[in-house]
Amino acid sequence: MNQKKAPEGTITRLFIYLREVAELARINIHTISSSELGERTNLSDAQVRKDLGRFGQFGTSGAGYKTGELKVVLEKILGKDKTWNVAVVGVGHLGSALLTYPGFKERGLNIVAAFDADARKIGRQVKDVTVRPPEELPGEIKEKKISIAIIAVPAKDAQGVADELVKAGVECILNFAPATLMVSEEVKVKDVDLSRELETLSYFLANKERHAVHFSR
Amino acid sequence: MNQKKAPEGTITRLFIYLREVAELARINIHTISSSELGERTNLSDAQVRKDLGRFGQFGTSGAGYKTGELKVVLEKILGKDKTWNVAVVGVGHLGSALLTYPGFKERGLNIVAAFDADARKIGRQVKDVTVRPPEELPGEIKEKKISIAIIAVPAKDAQGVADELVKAGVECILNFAPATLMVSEEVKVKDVDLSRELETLSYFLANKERHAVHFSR
DNA sequence: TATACTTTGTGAAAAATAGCACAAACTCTG
DNA sequence: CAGAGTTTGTGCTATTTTTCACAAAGTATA
Repeated sequence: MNQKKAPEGTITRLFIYLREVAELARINIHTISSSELGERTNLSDAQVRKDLGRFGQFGTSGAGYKTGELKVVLEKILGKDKTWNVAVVGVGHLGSALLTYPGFKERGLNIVAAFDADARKIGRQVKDVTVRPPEELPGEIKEKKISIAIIAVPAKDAQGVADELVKAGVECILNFAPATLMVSEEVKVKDVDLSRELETLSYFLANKERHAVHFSR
Repeated sequence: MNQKKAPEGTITRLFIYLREVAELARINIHTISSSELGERTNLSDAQVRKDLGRFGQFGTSGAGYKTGELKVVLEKILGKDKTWNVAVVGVGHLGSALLTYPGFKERGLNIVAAFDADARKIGRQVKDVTVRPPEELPGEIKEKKISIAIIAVPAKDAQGVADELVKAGVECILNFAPATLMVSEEVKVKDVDLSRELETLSYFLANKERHAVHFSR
């Protein structure tokens, strides 16, 4: 499974291909061409082949890819044989939703701890984790070997939480707080700003004419 | 405010700059240089200047940008003077979290309708909207002039919901379902797959050695 | 007001990403 | 099993995005 630093875009698309071939395999479609896979994922056939080509040769000329095989290969490439322990910090509406999100566990992502500073929430049971106070964060992270954390606290608290998490040994952070986190280089941060996603759409709306009338200066 | 089709990356970063200068203005820091702004947002100074330069000349050589001014300019560029009506389809844990998300309203995004197919949820009041059955979707979309919809239903139902939404006149969709939506070209779809975000991080973890030892083969 | 320093705005270079296009490999049909 | 038709894998080209780097424009100080 050799490769050298695939771009993040490729990785994202591999997950999309995997989703698709898994479904195809499930409904007993045994083979698919790059162009069909591209159609189903709104990507070009060349893109599909380039992305896959980066990791090896999995297809058959004149026939395409075997869905079952490709599924296995993609799972291997994407490290889906492994599982990871995840912590959620901040058990508000969003944090709770994440704790109960069904998609995680079935993909090898086990949420095994939850923290909140609000005394009223501590001790509360959500799914199969108990909400714990911030003081217990370092211990829990180490003890439960948690390498990924989700930050779902207000923006003003996000940097402090991030510092705590990094100090405790977390290696990746999925950050839902609308704030830029400053962390050491080795720690990978991924931002998801729900407001911004919507705002970007609203920008598109506000400028729709411009796109349509494409001679606007 | 002239421009020609700014790349989505630029728009995303403009929102980040706006967040930062708004905060700076609030705490009475009146001026900031591109390099400082870059540091605070983990971007390069050149990037900051290029992004802004696309829309005009807002800075002063030797001094930088006035936070107050830049805030106003960015708000104008990003269309934050306008407001939009939004619908949420699917009132599960995630949908509920979105309905109660505080960030939207203050950014001109008003959630004015919610739909769910589950009879037990219909009529339920969340924040200031009432959950309605799917049959009422087309009417509500038109009546309330809803141009943005959020899909937060299971993957298998997403395409059907998208079809309904588009037929009813929605122009943008924020899709939380792990499915590729096929919609007409004029409709803008943005995907947010929470599992995939986490999975991407897990990929990074699984391949960390490779990154570190950067002569892998 | 002159001099030393900063910082912008932007062409031009570099890097990253995507798309083209076609030989080679394989399938399928009669 | 030959010939027609598909589809892959990939070098090459095009495009997009980022970074460099520097003249021009401003600030600050004495």
